[in-house]
Amino acid sequence: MPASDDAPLSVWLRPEKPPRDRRLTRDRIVGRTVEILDAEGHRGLSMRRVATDLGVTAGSLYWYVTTKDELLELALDAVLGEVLADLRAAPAPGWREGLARLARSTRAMMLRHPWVVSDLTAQPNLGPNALALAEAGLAVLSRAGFAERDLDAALAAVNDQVTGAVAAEITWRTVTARAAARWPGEAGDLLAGLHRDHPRLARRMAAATGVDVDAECDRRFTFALDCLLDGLALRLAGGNGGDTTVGAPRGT
Amino acid sequence: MPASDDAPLSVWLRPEKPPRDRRLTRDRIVGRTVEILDAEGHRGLSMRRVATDLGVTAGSLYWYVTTKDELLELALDAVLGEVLADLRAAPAPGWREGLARLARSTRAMMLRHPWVVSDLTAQPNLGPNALALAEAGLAVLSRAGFAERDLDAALAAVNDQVTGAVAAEITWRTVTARAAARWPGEAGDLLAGLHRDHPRLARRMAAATGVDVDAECDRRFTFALDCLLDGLALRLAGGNGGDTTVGAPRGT
DNA sequence: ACCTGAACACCGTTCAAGT
DNA sequence: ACCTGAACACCGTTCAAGT
Repeated sequence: MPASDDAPLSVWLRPEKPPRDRRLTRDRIVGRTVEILDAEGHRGLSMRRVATDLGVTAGSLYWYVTTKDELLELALDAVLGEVLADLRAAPAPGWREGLARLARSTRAMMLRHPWVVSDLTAQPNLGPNALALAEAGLAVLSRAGFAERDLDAALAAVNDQVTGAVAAEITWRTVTARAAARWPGEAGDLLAGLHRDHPRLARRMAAATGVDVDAECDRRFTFALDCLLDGLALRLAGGNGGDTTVGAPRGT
Repeated sequence: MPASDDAPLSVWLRPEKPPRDRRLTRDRIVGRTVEILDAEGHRGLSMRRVATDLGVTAGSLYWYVTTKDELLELALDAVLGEVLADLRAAPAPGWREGLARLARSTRAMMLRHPWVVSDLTAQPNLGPNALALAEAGLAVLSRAGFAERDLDAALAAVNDQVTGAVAAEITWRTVTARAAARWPGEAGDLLAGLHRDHPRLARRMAAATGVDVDAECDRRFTFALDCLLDGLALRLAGGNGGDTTVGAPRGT
């Protein structure tokens, strides 16, 4: 007969103490955060969600992180590490190809983690990987012989072009994907008015809908990148730092 | 003596029926939304806040708008109208100056309404002002003689450069503003490690902290824009659409 | 040191019911 | 047609209390 009503019936009915390896870590929290963001975007991410995924209460996350924004900062720097790894895996033959690889690698990372775009435009971005990435970019430009005062402006130009382009690419991709699912009812009126009021835009949109989305995105991305790199090449060859007039180019 | 206990005591104690002009409109809702976003950012915006500001319940907004995202779409297009007004106020003398004005006007608008950056990277952006703006940009490039298939890519390049640059500018401005308030404790360690691990980045950051923030932001913005426009000029003059090699420039 | 459980002050959205 | 009031299912964050 039982000793008392609330004495334990058996060890097996009483859950084992949580083992050491089930404990939390910043890495484990950030890792799970990235996975949730990849799978469900910012809408799917909540402190409670991360916590329950890790078998823990929401409040316990605040032992490792003081705010949700901090968690996003950590997640951002984590995926920037992927770009850094790409860069270190392949040595850059010249400044132009070096910047192009940085741009392409960043774009690929952003398409793998579409949520970083909104993070990049709202976070301080001072993590170790972000700093290392900036240093690597500056090194490429510095070795190429760019003027000291143009180093950061040139790197920023490339980075800003990439983030802006990929941001537009992502929204374009999601819009076309959703529009294709429930065509043509909702967008029909818009297209009709478009031909009447904005003929050039209508023509361009018609030309873009037929072709392969991936190919079109690639084309626009490399077009903008090439334009920008050409402009930077002019500044390197002419040596007219700060002047807006175009000097004589000397190739790459 | 009173007729009954729940009969009205006096007209003056009974609130007048709400007048017609206190009723809601999409314009009034969007207008108040923009004001709140300007003053307090995305964090300060909630359906309840907009509603109470307009003297109304939160639920009533859903008669005019089916979701909060829709409200943000409307707010985005509203401020894009400011750029359109700028463009129409001053005629563009040439394609290069036309694009430059578009870029500068867009940047000024974004600095007035910093919240649009996160909107632009997360919203479909198919409003009437957005469409009119795109058509105007395409018209400028088309008249300049750009190849038909390059029209949208070239316009997108400029727009993406602007949004990327202003996004970086805004976060840079807010970080430096907050950092200056509680200097040097928190950022001291970061700067110390910076000199050791990332010398070039440390040198560039040191060069940027002394100078006027506005002037530095202007410099970087025009640097990137000039580079991009130079690259576009090459494509216009050489007629080598799609080729990445640099042709001979012929000025603006 | 690390985590729980419960609470606080919010959210967006829905929907019967009123006028 | 337009708005209220109340509810539903969530949020981020805090903090005593446990171990």
